[in-house]
Amino acid sequence: MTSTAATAITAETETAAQRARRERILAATLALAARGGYEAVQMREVAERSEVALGTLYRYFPSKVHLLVSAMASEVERLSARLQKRQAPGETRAERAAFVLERSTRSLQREPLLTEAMIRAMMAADATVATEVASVREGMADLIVQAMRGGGPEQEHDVDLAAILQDVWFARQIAWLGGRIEAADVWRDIHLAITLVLRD
Amino acid sequence: MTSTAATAITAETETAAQRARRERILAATLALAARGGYEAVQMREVAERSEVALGTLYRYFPSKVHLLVSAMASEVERLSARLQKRQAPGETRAERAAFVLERSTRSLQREPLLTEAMIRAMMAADATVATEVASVREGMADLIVQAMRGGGPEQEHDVDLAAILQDVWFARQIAWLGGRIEAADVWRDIHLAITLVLRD
DNA sequence: TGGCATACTAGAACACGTTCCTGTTTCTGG
DNA sequence: CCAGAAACAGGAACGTGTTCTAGTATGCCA
Repeated sequence: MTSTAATAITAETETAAQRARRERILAATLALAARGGYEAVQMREVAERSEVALGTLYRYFPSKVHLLVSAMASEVERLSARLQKRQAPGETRAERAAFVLERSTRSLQREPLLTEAMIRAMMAADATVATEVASVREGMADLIVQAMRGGGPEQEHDVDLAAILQDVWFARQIAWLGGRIEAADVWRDIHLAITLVLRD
Repeated sequence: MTSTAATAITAETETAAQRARRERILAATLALAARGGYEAVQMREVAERSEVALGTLYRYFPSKVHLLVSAMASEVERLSARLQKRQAPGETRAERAAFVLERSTRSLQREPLLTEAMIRAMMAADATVATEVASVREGMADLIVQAMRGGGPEQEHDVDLAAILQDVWFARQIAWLGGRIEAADVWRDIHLAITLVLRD
C-alpha cells in the first residue's frame, strides 16, 4: 500500500543523469525514425538503445506518440534557432513566408522517414499530448509570423493567417504521406496556398 | 500448395449476400464508433456484430483504417446527397461556402465520437488507403466547389481554394480532437478562414 | 548514519490489430 | 449434376504498444 505518486519527471527538477537519459532517449528515437520511419520506432528498441528500462522510458514519455511529438518539438526548436538568426529575405509578406516555409519543407524532405514518423505522431496525438503538440505548433507559428512581419509592424490577422498556412503545411505533408501527392508537389501546393492567402 | 489468388472483393462483381455483409460491417462500424470512438471499433467486435468471421472482415476491409475511411466515405456521400438537393444560399462565394461547411461541421459535431473515429482514421491513412481517402476528399471538394460557384461560372482558383478550405477544415477537426481548441471554436476558426481566403 | 520515498532494471503479462491455419459452404464452368 | 475454386467460419497465433510486478539503486532528510 505504498503511496507512489507516479510523479512525472519535469524539466525543472531533473538531475544531470536524468537529463542525460532523456537526451539518449530522444537521440535513439531520432536515429530509429530516420532509418525506418514511424513503425521502426519500437519502444523496446528505443529503450534498449538508450540503455534504459522499458518502464523508465514510459516514465519519461508516457506513450510512443508523446515520444515522437517531443522529438519533433526539439527538432523544430533546432530549425527555428537556425532560421531566426537572420531576417527572412523578400519584399512582401508572401515572399518572406515562402522563404521560411520552403526552408522548413526542404529540411524535412531531407529525412523523409523521420518526417513521416513525426508528422504521423502529430496526427495521432489526442488530448493527452496537447502540451507537446502545442510546443511544436508554437515553434512553427513563431517562425511564420516573424517572417511575415519581416521586422515591420504587426498586422491585423498575422497570427490567424500564419495558423492557416501552418494547417495547409501540415495537411500537405499528410497528403504526401498518404500517397496522394508527390514529394515535389508538397512545396508547390504550399507555395500556391501562400500566394492565395497572403495577398498583400 | 493451393493457388489462392486472394482476390479482393470489388464492388462490381458482388453478390447480394456480399453486399449485405459489407453493409452489416459498415453499420456495425458506425454504431461502435458512434458509441465509443476510434478505440471502441475493435476488429473482433465488428466481426462479431456483423456476424462475419474475422478473416472475412479483413477480406472486405484490409485494415481498421480502410474500414473507418470507407465508413467516412459513405457518410460523406450521404451528407453530400442531402446538401446538393438545393443550391446553397448566399450572395457571395464566401457565404455559400460557409453555408455548406457549417452544415457539415454541425452534422459531424452531432456525433463527436463517430467523428473522432473517422477523422483519426483519415489521418492515420498511408498510401495503401489512397483510394478510399481520395473518395472522401472528392466528396468534400465537390460540396465546397459547388457551393462556391453557386450556379455561376467557375473561377480560376475554385478548386485550389476549395482544397485549402478542406485542409483547414480537417486541421481544425484535428485541433479539436487534440484538445487544442473547443468544439465551439472549430466552426469559428473555419469561418474565419473562409472570410480570409475567399475575399470575392 | 539510518530510514524511506522515489527512480530504475529486468522481464512477465496483457490488449488489440493482424495473420494464418483448418475445415466447411457457396459459387461457377463444363 | 460434378469438380474445382473461391469465399467463409472459427479460432489459434504473432507483433508491438502498454501495463504491471519484484527486486535493486539512488537521493534526501532527521
